[in-house]
Amino acid sequence: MHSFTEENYLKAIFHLLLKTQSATTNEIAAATGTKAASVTDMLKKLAEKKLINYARYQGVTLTDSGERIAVGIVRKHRLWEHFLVDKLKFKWDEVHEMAEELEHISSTELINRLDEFMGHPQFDPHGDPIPDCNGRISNQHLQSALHLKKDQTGKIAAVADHSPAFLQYLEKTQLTIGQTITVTGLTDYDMALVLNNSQNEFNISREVAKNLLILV
Amino acid sequence: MHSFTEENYLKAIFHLLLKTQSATTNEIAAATGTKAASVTDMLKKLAEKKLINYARYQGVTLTDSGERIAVGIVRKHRLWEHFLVDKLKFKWDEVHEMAEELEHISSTELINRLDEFMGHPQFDPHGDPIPDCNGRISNQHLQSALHLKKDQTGKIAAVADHSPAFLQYLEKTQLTIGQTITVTGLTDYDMALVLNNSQNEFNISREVAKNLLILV
DNA sequence: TATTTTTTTTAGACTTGTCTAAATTAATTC
DNA sequence: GAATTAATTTAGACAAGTCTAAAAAAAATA
Repeated sequence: MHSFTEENYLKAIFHLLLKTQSATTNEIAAATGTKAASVTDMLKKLAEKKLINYARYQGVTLTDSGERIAVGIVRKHRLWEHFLVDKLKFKWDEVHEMAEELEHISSTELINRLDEFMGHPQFDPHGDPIPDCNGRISNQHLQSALHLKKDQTGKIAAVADHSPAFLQYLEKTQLTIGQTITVTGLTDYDMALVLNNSQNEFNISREVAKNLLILV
Repeated sequence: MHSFTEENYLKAIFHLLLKTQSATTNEIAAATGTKAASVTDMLKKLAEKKLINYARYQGVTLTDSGERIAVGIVRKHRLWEHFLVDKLKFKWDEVHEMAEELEHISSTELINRLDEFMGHPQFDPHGDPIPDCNGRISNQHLQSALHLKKDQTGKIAAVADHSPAFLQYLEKTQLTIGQTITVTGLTDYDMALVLNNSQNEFNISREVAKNLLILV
């Protein structure tokens, strides 16, 4: 099939296109932890294989088959993360690295059985949607907590920052997926959000709020 | 840690030493699907890292740390095979290739959790013992069905050939792990073994018998 | 628009693991 | 024990993926 490395590039391009509508050489280098020169080489190779559309100096997009592969990797990543948390009882901040390896296990039959074993979960532990076996991804229209209006209530549905530090912070402050919160105001001093989670009231920084994705 | 490739060499050497008491360049080449020249290169590298004892033209043995790594890979392979069969309902002839990939997932915490999730199984689907988290491997003294005496009874405990063809044959003839069999004689024509499995009587070739491992 | 800065690409080199072909060592046979 | 055969190693090359440094193109700025 495709190499581990090719899969990682396709995945990185997929995520970049989703987040910023563009995928440039430098962005891809940053995302894959390589240098721009290496990226250029790989882009030529992926274009050769018709997995990306590439014209030099122009950035890239995925072809249909490139996107199919990328979504397959994302599906595997998220299903394995779900497995690790739901079945093996890892915490949500512990699973990323393992899933980075597991997502390259090639068998699609394996991943489909795993999906079935877990009852076809819709979302991974960070609230990201799990593509189905045909590559379809459900789209919830979430918004950053930063954009909630005063007295607006919503449910924490996903997080935009997957770093262990952020996830541990959320865990500690009970800002976990499924929790319902209400914005009761802003602090004068630093415009931090004042939240109410039905038990008590507390503040979160604008940076934290930005990375909390809310289903209104 | 160690590369995928290094791990495969160590595993191959481990299995060869177990089976034939020796691991020569050509044997390793055959086991890893490479050429002798490539093996020599890798042996130098593994010796450099003190994972094997190597003197040229002399074959190799594993050092303690080499063996520790090899046993770790075997543990992962067998636990994943157990998972695939026990939890994901794959057949015992379908899991080898997937386990060949899964055995290289690096996290030992993951494999220990998987072990616990499955209730610390002792044997994999082919009857091979699963090393514990300290690398200890239980040793049942099995013997090939070929060496059973007339009227001797035993229980099928493992198989020496893991090929899908062999496993499917056993499945079809109900010669699966746990079955109790009795040797009631030999055919005059080709010395095939006449077996009785408490329900009916049938013959198996000496080749098949050789690969059936029995707990007497 | 001309110049500077940034981004991207090219050129050439390195590493890992592989190969073939040739040379060397060990084992076998006469 | 000498000659042949088999096994192993060396030498040199290649592919994948990476790098640094330099060149080229695009974008930003004056």
